[in-house]
Amino acid sequence: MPRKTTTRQTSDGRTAHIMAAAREVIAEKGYEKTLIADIAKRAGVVEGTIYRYFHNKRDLLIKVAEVWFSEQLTTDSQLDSIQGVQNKLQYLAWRTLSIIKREPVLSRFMLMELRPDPSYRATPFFELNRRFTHEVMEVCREAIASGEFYDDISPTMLRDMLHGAIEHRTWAFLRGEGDFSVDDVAEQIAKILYRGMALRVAVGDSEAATARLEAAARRIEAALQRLEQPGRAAS
Amino acid sequence: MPRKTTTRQTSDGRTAHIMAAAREVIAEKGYEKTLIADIAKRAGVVEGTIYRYFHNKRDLLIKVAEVWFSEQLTTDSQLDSIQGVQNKLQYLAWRTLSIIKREPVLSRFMLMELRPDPSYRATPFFELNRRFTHEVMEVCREAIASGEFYDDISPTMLRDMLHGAIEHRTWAFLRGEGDFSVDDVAEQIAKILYRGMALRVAVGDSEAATARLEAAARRIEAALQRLEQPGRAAS
DNA sequence: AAAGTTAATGAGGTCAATTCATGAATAGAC
DNA sequence: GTCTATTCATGAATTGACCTCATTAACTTT
Repeated sequence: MPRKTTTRQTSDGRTAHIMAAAREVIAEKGYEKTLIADIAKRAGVVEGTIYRYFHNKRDLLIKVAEVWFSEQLTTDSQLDSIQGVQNKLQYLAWRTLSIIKREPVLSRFMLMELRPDPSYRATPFFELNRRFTHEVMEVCREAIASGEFYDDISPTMLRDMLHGAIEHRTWAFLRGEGDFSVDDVAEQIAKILYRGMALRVAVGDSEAATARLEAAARRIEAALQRLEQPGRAAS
Repeated sequence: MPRKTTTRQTSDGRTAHIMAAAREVIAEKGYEKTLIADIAKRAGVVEGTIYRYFHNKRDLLIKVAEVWFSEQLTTDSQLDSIQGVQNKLQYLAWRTLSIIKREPVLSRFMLMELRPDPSYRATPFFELNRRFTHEVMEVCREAIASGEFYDDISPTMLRDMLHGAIEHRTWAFLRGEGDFSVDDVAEQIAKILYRGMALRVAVGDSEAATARLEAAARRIEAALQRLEQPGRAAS
């Protein structure tokens, strides 16, 4: 029974080769439906070969996702160049939302397979994610220290609100049902968190208040005009 | 080869019997590690019997979880008896947190197995959950209509923030790692959401007048919006 | 070129879900 | 009471996926 002849490769080369094949299959079928048999076929090797390089299926998937995920983090954080606490929060929300929008398959695996796992803290994702969520906490911590924020809510809670809101908001999208606007969601989350945490600007605010009143007046007048002239378009 | 003799049961009786056994096994081992073989042994039937009453393993687990989950919702909502928007939000957060605390195994299955599934919307959970999340939205919608809340954030977003924050906050607990205080988390979430949405009540003399004007403008705009969109029920 | 080393194979093992032909218990008709 | 039809329950067999391992083939070293 003749054996199929193959060219032998170095350990690193074969590893990368298999991971590339795995990534293609995952991107096509999603994590749940990815089979070792499919990956082996795509890589042009036999199933057993994969187990020379990866401890088990889960190990392979995690390693693939790790590379994939860290690619998303290559862009250096522009956080320092952004002025204002609300803008910083908005940027951080925007960045996470962008990744979810760009890589739904990966995000889904991350959120539903990796994070619930009891050994999550041992995966590289825990650390990668920690870097992300820590930035939110840092921004909040500084705002509290400077007196811009109340000090009765912990930065941990604020981190959970920001990222929790993002996840809850994007579940339908990750199931392949709906869509969402990265910009709008980021703006709304940052706005509500900021307003909820910022000490009221007590004095010297009358100019801003006047501006808000004038804007409100224009909106009211516009609305009244629409009411008086039927055949309206929804605003 | 003599067959084991068994007493035959009615369809409903056997169904309930198997589900009770399944629930016991699940409670002991968690969803991931629950085997059909274990359930069959516990129920005193053979594996094949289970497939007479349930289409497949997933179907059985879902049906068990459905009963389990709806038991959590039997207590009538005390929402109407609670005064104040912030207190209402706090109560709704508290109620969800209580369920997670009381039923971590169930919650985990719900959050990590059911919800990510593409067919989630077809499960009874979607509807059950909808009832829950709708209450948050209703509270917010009323607060916006009455002028107590800003109208620049959608009730949908507020719902996502409240429930998203809860989930993010309780992941570690669901993994069996940490713990959390139902009361504290509920209080903090409600506080930040309320402060983030409530129109400011200024304190100074001339500023008090401005604040009242602004609040009045908001109420007018909200009223106009209701006039323009007669589809919504005004309450 | 012989011996040693390690990559790759592919046939099988395992484990859990699922199916199905067969047998047994009950209900209804006479 | 017996006979027959129907439905319930069985457990052996199948499937499908992950994973193991003895064997073979390709390189490397001496």
